[in-house]
Amino acid sequence: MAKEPSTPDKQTLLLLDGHSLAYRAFFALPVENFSTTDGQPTNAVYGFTSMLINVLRDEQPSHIAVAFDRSEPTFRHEQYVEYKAGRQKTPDEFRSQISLIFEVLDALRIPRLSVAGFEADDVIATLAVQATEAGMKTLIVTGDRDAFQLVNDDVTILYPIRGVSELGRYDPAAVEAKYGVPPERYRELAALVGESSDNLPGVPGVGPKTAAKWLAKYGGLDELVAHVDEIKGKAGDNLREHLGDVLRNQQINKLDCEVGLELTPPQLSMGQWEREEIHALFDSLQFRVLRERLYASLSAPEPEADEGFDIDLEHLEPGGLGAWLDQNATTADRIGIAVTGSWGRGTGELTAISLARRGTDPASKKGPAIFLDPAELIEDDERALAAYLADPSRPKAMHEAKGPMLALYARGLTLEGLTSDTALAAYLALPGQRTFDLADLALRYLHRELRSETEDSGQLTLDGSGEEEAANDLAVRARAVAELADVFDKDLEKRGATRLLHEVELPLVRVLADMERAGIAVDADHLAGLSASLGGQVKETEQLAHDAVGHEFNLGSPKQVQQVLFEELNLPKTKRTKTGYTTDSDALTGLLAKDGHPVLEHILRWREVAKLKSIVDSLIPMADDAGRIHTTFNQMVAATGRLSSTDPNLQNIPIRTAEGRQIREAFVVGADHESLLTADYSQIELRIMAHLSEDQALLDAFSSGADFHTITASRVFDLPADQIDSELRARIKAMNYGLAYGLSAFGLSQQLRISPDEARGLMEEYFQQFGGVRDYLQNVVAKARHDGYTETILGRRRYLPDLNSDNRQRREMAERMALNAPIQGSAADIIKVASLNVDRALRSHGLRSRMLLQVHDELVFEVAPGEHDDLKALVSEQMVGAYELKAPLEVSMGTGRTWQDAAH
DNA sequence: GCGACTACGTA
DNA sequence: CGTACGTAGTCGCG
Repeated sequence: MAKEPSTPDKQTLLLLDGHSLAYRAFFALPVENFSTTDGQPTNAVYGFTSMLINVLRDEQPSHIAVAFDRSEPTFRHEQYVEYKAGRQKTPDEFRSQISLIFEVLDALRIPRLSVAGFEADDVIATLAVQATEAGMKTLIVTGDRDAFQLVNDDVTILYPIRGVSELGRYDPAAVEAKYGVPPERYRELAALVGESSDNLPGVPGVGPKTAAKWLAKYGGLDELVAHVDEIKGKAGDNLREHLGDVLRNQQINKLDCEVGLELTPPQLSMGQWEREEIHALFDSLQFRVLRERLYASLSAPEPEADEGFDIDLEHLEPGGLGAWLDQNATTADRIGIAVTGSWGRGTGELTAISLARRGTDPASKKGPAIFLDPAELIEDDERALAAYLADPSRPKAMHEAKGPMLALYARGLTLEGLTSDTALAAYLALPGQRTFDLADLALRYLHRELRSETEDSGQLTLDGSGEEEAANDLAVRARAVAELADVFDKDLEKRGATRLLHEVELPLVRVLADMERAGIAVDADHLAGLSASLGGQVKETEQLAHDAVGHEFNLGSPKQVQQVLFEELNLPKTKRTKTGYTTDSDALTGLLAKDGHPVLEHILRWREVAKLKSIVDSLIPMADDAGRIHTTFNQMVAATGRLSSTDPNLQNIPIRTAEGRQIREAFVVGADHESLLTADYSQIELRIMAHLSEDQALLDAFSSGADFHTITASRVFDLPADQIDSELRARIKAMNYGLAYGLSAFGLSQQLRISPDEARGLMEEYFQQFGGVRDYLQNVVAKARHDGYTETILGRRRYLPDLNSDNRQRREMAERMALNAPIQGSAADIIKVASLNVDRALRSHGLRSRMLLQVHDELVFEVAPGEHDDLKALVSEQMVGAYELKAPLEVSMGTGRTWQDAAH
């Protein structure tokens, strides 16, 4: 049993559960995107192969096997006839792919195993035990949680977290962290909780939390059973009642480690595969990207040695920070800063900070770096750090700086001199992406892994504490940020986005942080009152709806509503959705006009009050001790350049209905201030459309000063303005706005409930008057198709490759995005500039009023005592002057105690 | 516990 | 078959 002397590391056996992984892949990947041209579905085989390639690349196993279930009944069925009963038959599209997976494995010379009467899990369990005995490490990749019972110091599970790309690593500590029990007790926990997919019911109402609590308290299932009479409450009753099920589950979910196998772990070595064979197979499966990945990961397995970051992580003596900063963080050297900690809701906490940069010696890639624990700084160092961070003349780069900025504020530190935020830079380069992971960007733009060069050179880092490693990791991130910032400076220069980054997005970070930090005050009593009254109405309306149909049903379930309306009451069918017929308010309102069944009114009413109540109830626990709610503004999610607001979203607080506006009354002026002030742009998007299209008639309509929609309507209908009734005005208003969204005649007809022909006529009339608009809209799409992107007034791009798609639906979608992006995006540019200018003016005038919210075309302020008139003038001036449009910007403002009172 | 789906709030 | 978001609830999941 001697180990190979030449390999210091233990050999690793990789075991995969073929069926469970293939099944995962089958449901994770849409089959319509993964089929060969002759109709053979390949989503399962693709996903499985993709996972296999990834894990081969990442784990470099010495031995490997894939286990499969068999169709014959297993010993578990003998113990429990209902085992896995009630399962849906596996879809044909899935079964046809299993043999393809066999082909892939055979071509890769990977052994596959299955044994009649046993599940893949049992085969894996047996091999894992044998591998341990043979002195090997085992890695199990499976989507079946039963395998967690096998985890120990030598056996690790890789469990798909989501989709087919991410695997979670479960060693004993990870299992315990996730489930609250050590792996050897996992079976007991699973027995209590049950497994519905195996038709093994557990104790009703008992989830992993409760089960783990019990097991911890009594030390195991046997002891729990012995003390079963002591468990109180409903859960205890349920446990006693279902004890039999639990004990049966525990029997069934035990994996058999003594399955008779023809091969032993040492015989499962990886064979040499033939390129030609793989080519032929992948040709037939029509895999392209996967083939490249396979060759990339398996032909050149070891990453090149110079692919990390070469950092010189200096250990500073107390009091040494000032000197290090003077030497390394000069006005000429941009430093990358990375921090750890937590942040959100307008505040945060800092646990570590690292500074790093490139070295000055051009011959060496090594660069200086330091790691600081802010809690352990002596006063001198703290002062040196504060002075450095607050110094605008010493350039800095961070990745997603806003959160850390809040955490720094919380320690009394201010951050100035940020000349790059690499996440923001990436957002401007790739605005369609939703996340900007530093490791991904390092790989993509620097072609390097987020790790240090020196890390694996010695045993130094393996001292167990992990501190050294954490310091190193953070320093690597800081260094990567510094280098990425340089790369993005050049990249954005090429894209014409340099000024957008440096003059808009970057300075906006601090402004947003200040708004988040300030928060907005709410009237808790008012919210509580609303919740109560809405709650009463929800109940009443629910009762009315139930009475109207003669039985109870869940109004919150579209499925049950469909059942009631279309099957029981036989109301006319509405527009189809993926899963049935829509019950949205448009459709129900239409039905109400046709049929008038009373339940329709109750459903609509219930939806309305239930929605409002859920908004109110979500706000109540958001208030901090000072009674203020702090949202988080996201600067990098909206593809058009808008901000978004989360946790809570304060950009979608109701306003349309009177009841909705009551919620706005809950947002109030806070202590030490005299009122709220709101300022919003009038028709900013239409003004931008007029500006960009240079349509003289549209520009004239704005400069006339009269009501814009009435004026345009009077032109379209060739009537004097005083003969434009609300109906005509509404039609043109819908058109005015719809155009900026890529509205079609059909869509317009739907919205106005007129015939498509009428709608087409209306559009014709409109373009007769405003031909410049049509020319502009056509031109925007044509240019975007040619360039590959659209652009806003400040040069913010949106890339739209689908404009050249063969798929009509995708192409037309991209066309509408192309129409809208310059308009919505330019409006976003303008209010960002306005926010910055207002902020700057507030500071330079020494006002204590502050900006609290941005809602796309509106800014909300809290007015400090005595500053109302000054503030109003200042805000108006800065907002109107933010950008010079050919249809000049107009702003309307209002003041009041509440957000609602400040409406105008 | 999580993702898909539906519905709905805002600009 | 009108853009951009975020949230909440239900349902089904091997």
